[in-house]
Amino acid sequence: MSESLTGLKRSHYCGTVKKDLVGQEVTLMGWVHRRRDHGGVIFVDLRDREGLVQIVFNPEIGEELFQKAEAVRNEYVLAVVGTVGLRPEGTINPNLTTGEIEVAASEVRILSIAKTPPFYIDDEVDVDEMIRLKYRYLDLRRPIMQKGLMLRHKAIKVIRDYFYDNGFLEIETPMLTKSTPEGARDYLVPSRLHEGEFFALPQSPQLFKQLLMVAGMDKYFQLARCFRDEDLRADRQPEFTQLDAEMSFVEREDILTTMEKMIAQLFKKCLDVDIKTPLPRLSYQEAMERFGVDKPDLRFGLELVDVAEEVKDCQFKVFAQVLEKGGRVKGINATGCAHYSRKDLDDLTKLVGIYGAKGLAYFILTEEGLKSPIAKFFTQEQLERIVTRMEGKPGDLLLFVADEAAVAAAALGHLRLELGKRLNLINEEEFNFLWVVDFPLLEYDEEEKRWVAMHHPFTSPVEEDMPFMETEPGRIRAKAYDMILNGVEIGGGSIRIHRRDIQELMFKRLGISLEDAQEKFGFLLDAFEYGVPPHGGIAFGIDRLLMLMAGRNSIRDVIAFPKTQSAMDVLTQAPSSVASRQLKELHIKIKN
RNA sequence: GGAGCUGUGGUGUAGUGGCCUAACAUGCCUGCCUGUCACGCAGGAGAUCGCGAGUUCGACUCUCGUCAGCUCCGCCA
Repeated sequence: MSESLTGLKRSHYCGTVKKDLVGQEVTLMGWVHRRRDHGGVIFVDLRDREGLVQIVFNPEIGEELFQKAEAVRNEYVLAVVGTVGLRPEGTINPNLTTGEIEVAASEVRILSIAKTPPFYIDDEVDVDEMIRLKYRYLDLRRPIMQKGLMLRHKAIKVIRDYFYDNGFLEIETPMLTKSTPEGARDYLVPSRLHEGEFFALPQSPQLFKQLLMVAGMDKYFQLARCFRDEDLRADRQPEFTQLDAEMSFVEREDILTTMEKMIAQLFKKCLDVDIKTPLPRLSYQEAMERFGVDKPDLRFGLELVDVAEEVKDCQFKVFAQVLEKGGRVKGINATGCAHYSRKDLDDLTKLVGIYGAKGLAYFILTEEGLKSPIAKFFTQEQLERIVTRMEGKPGDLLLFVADEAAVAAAALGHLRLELGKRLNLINEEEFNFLWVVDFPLLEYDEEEKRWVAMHHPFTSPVEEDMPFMETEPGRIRAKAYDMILNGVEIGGGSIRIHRRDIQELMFKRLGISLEDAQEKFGFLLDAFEYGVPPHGGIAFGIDRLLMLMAGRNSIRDVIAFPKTQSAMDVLTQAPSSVASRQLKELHIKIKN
């Protein structure tokens, strides 16, 4: 049934056959996108990665060829030889880039027949994602998926070119490496030659790139596959690709400048979008105050407002008690939402509940005045001051959360995002970048009852904050920075500690003894005794960046073969059990 | 570890206790058709309603459990 390719060579991609080829003979290879059989004349849309072109089979071409065209079905793979011709008057298809021409077939070979696909190969089709993943090779035939992977290819090329042009060396680091404490759960690989011992797949090339700086490589970058055995999200896969970079003899601004230029070039060359540099910089503290999150989406307003001053003397116990305990009372003006129903308000209350808020207070502002179940706890003057502070006007809905600072911020921060969506305030075409800087060096882990590094233990503190190391560790700022795009963290990094005394202080503060540090990170500390350049770097999440560039909602749409939310590959059925012989070689026994 | 949403011919959906012998669209098969491009027309095949248990005279429909997918919380230095 299938015919040989022998003697045929593709002359053009289907999608590139244009008017300038009229009169020429072309040889095309591709998949049958659709067949339209008019009895006397048959049209076949032939598809390859560059697009569609219409093939015409006229009866005059001979019985054998015509019968072949009749037998063709969707997704058959064909080789077609034919002559490019202008379409007859009135049959031009403006929806097709190749719509002005068609190819009159003179020879066709059915290179491969195909079963009817489980879903139609088309951008419009909205198919269950598991079916898409099971038949990923069919899903990837859809033009939108092909565009995504082609964009990814181009982006990676532009990134490489940028780093090559700016004196960076591309260096590979090991995939089989040492499990280190702190951070995400490791994927472990058992060692056959060393019974009971394990490699870990890298969570990032962090320590290796610092060693490369000690080695004098000066500037390094790598497109590195990274692995973290944590639960998945729309923007998190257990294996993902980082653009990892590190530079020696630099300060924070050198890195930010180098990286934002790279991003600007990336967007210009891939999307023809101009990104204005330098990007705005926002301190962590200001981001949390104004937006409630450390990765604010600045495409719209609806900023958080602190109303502690206005409510501190009120009779509403919830607010008063929270303030007494050092918590925060903050609000957000849901502009024009005074008409929200009981159900709308319930939904929003449920939303803030996810982030730990115990309730959501509201003031409805109408022409007739202020309506609120808690209005009776405030004097008229207090109410007016709150409304003024919130810039409320008739038609608005004022929403308040009172809680400890972190809860109030998270609840209102996510409420803000929900309102931004509901009120249609987000311009989907916009690419809004910023740097968030001056992250705290440490945060207190309630479970472990100790201070932990917010970024990682090798992040340099801001020198002037060093005196707080013993007294107020939470106040120390780190020389760390994140790049944010449309409310998504696309990259983060820091200036590293390169002084042994500060590194020792850091370990001490984290409750890691020098012996422990030596055992876990000894190779790095040893290296640091042989002359370390001041250095720093950054890593970008390539999948997230591509997701945003392609305008998709999940990184799965820009990864060729992603995992499901339960970290399985439904196409290959991985993970799977292995032969007992394999386990034996690895000295591993399965319980049960 | 937890919460929510979803699961019905190949695909996407409708179906809120008997009207279901399960509907619609599309796809598929057969036939007709010489200018379509989501071609058209006529006919046909195709579903134990995710799985298991329960309630009921009767379950696609209600209850419980379970599995899978998605979204989120925790987690992700």
